[in-house]
Amino acid sequence: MGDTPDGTTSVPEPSLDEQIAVYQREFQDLDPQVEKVVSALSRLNRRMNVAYGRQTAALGISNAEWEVLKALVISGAPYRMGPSELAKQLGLTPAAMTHRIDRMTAEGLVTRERDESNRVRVIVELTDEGRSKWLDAMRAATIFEEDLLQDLSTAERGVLGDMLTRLLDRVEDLQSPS
Amino acid sequence: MGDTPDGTTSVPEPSLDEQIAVYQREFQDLDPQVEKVVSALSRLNRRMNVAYGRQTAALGISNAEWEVLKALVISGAPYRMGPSELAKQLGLTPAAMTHRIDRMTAEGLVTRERDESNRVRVIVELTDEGRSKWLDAMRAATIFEEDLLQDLSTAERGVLGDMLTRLLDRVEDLQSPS
DNA sequence: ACTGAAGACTTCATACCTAAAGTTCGACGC
DNA sequence: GCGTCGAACTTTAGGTATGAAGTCTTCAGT
Repeated sequence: MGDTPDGTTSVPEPSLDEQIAVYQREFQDLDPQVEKVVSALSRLNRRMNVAYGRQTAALGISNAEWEVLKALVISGAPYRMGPSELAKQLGLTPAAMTHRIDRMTAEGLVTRERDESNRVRVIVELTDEGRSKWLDAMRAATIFEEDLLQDLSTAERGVLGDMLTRLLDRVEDLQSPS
Repeated sequence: MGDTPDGTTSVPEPSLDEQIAVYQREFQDLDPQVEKVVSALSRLNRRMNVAYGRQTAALGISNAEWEVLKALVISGAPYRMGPSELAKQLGLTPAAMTHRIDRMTAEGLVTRERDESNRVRVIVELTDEGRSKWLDAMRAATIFEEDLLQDLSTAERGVLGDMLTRLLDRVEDLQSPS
């Protein structure tokens, strides 16, 4: 029907609703309402990560490095954490954390030193430059985020935040059924 | 104060609200409502990917392979696509797509052949085994997804889907300002 | 037809992640 | 005190991604 002359069909990318319609044909038991929520979540996150990646690249750091800066700032002054603590929060293996800290130390974003009171431990600390990069990235991010939510009223933002928080609580229950 | 005896402080992971409270101290211009939405989105997606990863691993495929199967099924019968088309939808480089198709071909999930009508093109086609794996993964995924949304009423699910779709439209506008 | 430009995929070099083994230090029992 | 266990981090090996260069096919101009 609406195909292009050659075989490519040019597929710019199927819209969410088109995608769900096909899924329903292929898989009868599908709840389209549920599928819409999870597919939108997944797509949205991919796009947002692309956007963040562009912003951090413009500042000369990677998205991965920004995650580390964020975790350190969130820990509060004096902005110090151990590698394994960082790894846990970022969902990385300790090995990956070691390498990432290597790179960030070389770039002057953090320092690494042994804890003198317990020499098994290592302390990663944010440098002034690291804090400054975090601030720059944060400024860019908040502009983007405000722009992203522009079409939602204050009330809607509140409702959305609540619902997402509830989903988050739920998924944490499912994963650690204490 | 509330610290554990040793130095670890055990940081199970800061709650969303704790995290935002620190952010506000460190960065005055932050809108906590906006931050709550984007942080919840990000965390939620990470958890969901972990859950999907467990399920697909149990079926003997990776999350990455499942993404390819999904794209092929969504394209509709006869479940054929070109590598670059797939790469675009999955957000990969063509090179990564080549390797992924290599692996999946070796595992019997898809076949790869040259398009005889245009010998520059390659056609990736879902095998019966690939379709069967997709179905298995889909069954597991829908159970998880239904479980995840369990606490939301039908009306809430609809509202959530609408809001996420609007955000998705917005982010697509921001990225391709046609 | 022949040549050059553009497109589709692959290959190569490099980067970063995971899993598992290795190293070093601190804690506990004898 | 001394030896063993366990914890925290690092190192190594292997897999999968990216970016750039290479190969092959098609299309358009002459």
